[in-house]
Amino acid sequence: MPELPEVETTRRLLHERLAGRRIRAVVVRRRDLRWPIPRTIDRRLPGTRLERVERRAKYLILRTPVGAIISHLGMSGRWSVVEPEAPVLAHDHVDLHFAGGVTARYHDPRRFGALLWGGDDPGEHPRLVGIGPEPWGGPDDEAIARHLHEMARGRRIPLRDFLLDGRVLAGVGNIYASEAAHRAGIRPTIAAGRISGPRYRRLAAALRGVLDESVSRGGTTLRDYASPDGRAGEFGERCAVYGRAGEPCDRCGGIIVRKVRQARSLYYCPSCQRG
DNA sequence: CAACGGACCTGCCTGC
DNA sequence: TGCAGGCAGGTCCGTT
Repeated sequence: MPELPEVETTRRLLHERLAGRRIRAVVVRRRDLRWPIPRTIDRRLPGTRLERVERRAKYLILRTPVGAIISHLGMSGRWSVVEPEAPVLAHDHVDLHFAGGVTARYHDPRRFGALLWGGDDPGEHPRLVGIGPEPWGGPDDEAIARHLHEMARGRRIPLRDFLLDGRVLAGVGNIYASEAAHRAGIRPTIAAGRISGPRYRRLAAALRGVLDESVSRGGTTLRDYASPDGRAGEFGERCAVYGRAGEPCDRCGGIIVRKVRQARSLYYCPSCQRG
């Protein structure tokens, strides 16, 4: 469900609404997410203050003076800002109640998401160590392109799968891997190691471009994404290939195809994405 | 080391 | 209406 733009949209909203507020209480209704929610979170946070909300890849980092929460949304996770008395629905697993009558609520039907304890140096948490550079809001296109070209040397992994590898790039998901490959005119099934430097340059610009447009619109909606203020994202209407199998390509009129690799759909236009 | 398949879990949509 | 099957935006882990 959430890709980098959705996580970034969530980060902004949580930061704007909650940074600087004191945490009154932490309520954990269900602890068994992807990993159990550590009790350190409910033990140590009450009484402290949320300083700021940051993002690394698709992880949200909620910093406080006593340590950070690291949160991942998995496939179906969502943070929303609600009134403390808002009725608790199924899958509302965690509430962070803040002074001033606002509550951050974590909801996650599939429970692939996570709340982890990041301590004083969340960047050193095992889940964050080794993540690649940020394709949006990080190094410039040229540096990303060189990095990709370098990492791809000798590798036969299909481009789509290469882009999804978090050690290669931070936070690129299935939608944007397909979208960026289309924008760059590269077939997502070809071996990463066979793509030239100039084409990686185009790909880096394409990635930044699609992510940038999506972030500026508040994220993608395919089915159920909602940002913390309850608005749906708007990028879904603008996907060029993702979810559009059988439809004509806007750029060349070719018919978009869907393939399945690693049990995950991949979309491209066979006529304008060659090689 | 690289590549791949399976695992985690629930909900929603389609077709019979 | 009910039910089975396929599908979903993400990662991690074990096996070849």
